[in-house]
Amino acid sequence: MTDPTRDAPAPVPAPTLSDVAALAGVSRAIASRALSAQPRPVSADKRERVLRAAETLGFRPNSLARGLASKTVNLVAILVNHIHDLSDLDLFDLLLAEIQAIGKQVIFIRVGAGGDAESFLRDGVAYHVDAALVFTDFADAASVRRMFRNNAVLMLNGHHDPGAPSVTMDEDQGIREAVADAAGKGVRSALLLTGRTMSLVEQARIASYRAALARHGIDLLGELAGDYSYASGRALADRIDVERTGAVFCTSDAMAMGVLDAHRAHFPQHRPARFRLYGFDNVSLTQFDAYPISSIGADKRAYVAQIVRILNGPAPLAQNSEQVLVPTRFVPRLTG
Amino acid sequence: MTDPTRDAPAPVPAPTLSDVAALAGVSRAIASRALSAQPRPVSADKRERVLRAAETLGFRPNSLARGLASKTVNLVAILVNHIHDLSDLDLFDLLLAEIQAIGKQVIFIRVGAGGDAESFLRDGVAYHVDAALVFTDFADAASVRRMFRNNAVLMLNGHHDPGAPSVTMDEDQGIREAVADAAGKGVRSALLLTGRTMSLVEQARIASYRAALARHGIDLLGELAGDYSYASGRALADRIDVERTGAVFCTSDAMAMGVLDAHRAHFPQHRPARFRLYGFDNVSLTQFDAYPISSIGADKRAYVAQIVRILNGPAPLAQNSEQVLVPTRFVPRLTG
DNA sequence: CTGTTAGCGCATTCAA
DNA sequence: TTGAATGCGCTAACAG
Repeated sequence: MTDPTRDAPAPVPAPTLSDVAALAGVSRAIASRALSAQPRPVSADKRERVLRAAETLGFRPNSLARGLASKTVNLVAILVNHIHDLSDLDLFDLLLAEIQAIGKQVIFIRVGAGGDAESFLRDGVAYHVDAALVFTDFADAASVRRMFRNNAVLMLNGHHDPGAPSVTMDEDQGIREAVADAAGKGVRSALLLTGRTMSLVEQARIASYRAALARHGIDLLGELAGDYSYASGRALADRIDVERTGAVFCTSDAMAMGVLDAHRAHFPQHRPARFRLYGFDNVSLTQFDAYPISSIGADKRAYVAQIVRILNGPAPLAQNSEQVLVPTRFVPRLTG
Repeated sequence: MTDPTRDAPAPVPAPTLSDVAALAGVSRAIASRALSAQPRPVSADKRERVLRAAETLGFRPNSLARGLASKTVNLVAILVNHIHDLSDLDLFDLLLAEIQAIGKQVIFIRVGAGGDAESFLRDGVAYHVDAALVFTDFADAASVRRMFRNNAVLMLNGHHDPGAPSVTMDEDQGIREAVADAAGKGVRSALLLTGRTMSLVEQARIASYRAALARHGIDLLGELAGDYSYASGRALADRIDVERTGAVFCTSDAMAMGVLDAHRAHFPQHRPARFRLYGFDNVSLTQFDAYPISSIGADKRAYVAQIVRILNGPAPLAQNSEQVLVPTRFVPRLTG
């Protein structure tokens, strides 16, 4: 009746390092060293006792306390604009799995377009992460570095900053292959559907397309600005002059899907009747029968492997500044 | 030349609460209270001085230290099996945005099928989160509670545990509507394509379909077990007896897309020629022209709003045990 | 309302 | 190698 613990399920305090040390009959310092990941001077005898004590007590180090003392928390931040593009599904699940596989946990930060991201970020645990993976392009490297305690930033948004390492998809390569494919099939004129043209990555893509088209003597009829979405592709498709256009290149698969649907309506086929169509990103949805869109993309596993390698490397991320390029390639399907 | 700081960019230590207190001419306790989110007794005068001092120093509280002392870190964990279903895109972007909007950061945990999740979890910062949102069904409520320091678990995986609050989609409602729709259109026989049948949620769905079909006198020709994926729907579609089957109900939109593609091949239309087709989840992709699949789903905003309301509520999650039901409804499109 | 004191749990000096 | 002592930065309890 007057049981002070009421019906609460026995809030037994978790064992701390002191408990382990006491049970093992050593000082806390010894216990700390014995349980450290790095090699620390401890006699084999005592190390053994400590480990056994920790085991029997079910001891778990408090990662907050460890972080406070050692400035490392086995935590990684992933900064994104948002996660609602089709290509995100293919990437983040894999990335998450691989990062966890090296023993780190992931804190996801959605920067969004508006964003007083910096203030939000610095007030939270995310400020103390061991590394930040930057996919968003809403901030330059310098300000991103400012958002984290230790400058350990990995740029994955296409920005090459001398102060930070990066892994970038070599999109130019895939674009050249795709345009060469079109040229080989007799295409003489083309239209380009783009995404957010303020993005540096997008600007680089556009430049690659222009150069490749020019090289093959393909006439660039125009550039229409969309926003990567299916809806924008669907809408812009009205402005395609099917009489004159040999190929439509889109900087996202979703836009290409919109274009396909707009022009398939008149011809019940799985590709546009009058022009060739190329997407971008090689999302897994292009494996669905209804959208057999020729695309451009990198091997996601290779891309993620590079990221994890750098994360897990011996060199502190903050001192590292290697610029890795992952190749992309053209992936032919029915529409190309 | 012998500058001890070398060329390092001036590693000025971040100002701490002590610095702020000193500059403001008050004790650290006062500074702490003045900067606290909760109302704490401080004279207006000193509060003002503290805030000004913090401002001029550019002070940011160290969330690790705060967490260590106060046992609360403004951090939420999201536990998922994985994030590669189409329906995930619609949900997690919104959820992430809304959780950040209430000032909390999100740590994503991918449990996966294998999973010594518990050990991984407890060794990281995630163990100390204020709340865990559980989407995975690879663990029951009791063991999930054990995975977090404070028992603050919100079940979102369809499991109703008396010890934890939950937000669940009332799938039965939408299923009844969908089946009624079919019955109204003269359907007399149906086939059910299911996902992972070990899942409790899936079992409940199947039961709902059986009951609804029986109620309308629709003959259930069989149940085929898939895995929610497009590929499984595509494969199982071969086993549909188009002569006898009035409708095919799938427990995911992706499977329905596979079925549609398998049977559209023979009839160049945007729906199967011989039977009606119903999906599940109402993913945004069903708004693409090629997959106008009638579906069942909840209002994502309402669903997320309930989650955030509970997270942000005054009642400690660990003491809360409300069971919220969010309605689903039938969403008619071309195939239904 | 205020300041002092004592932790939170761990890692790391330093002297032995 | 060891252990005592100190500090990471902050919040909470206490006495005033």
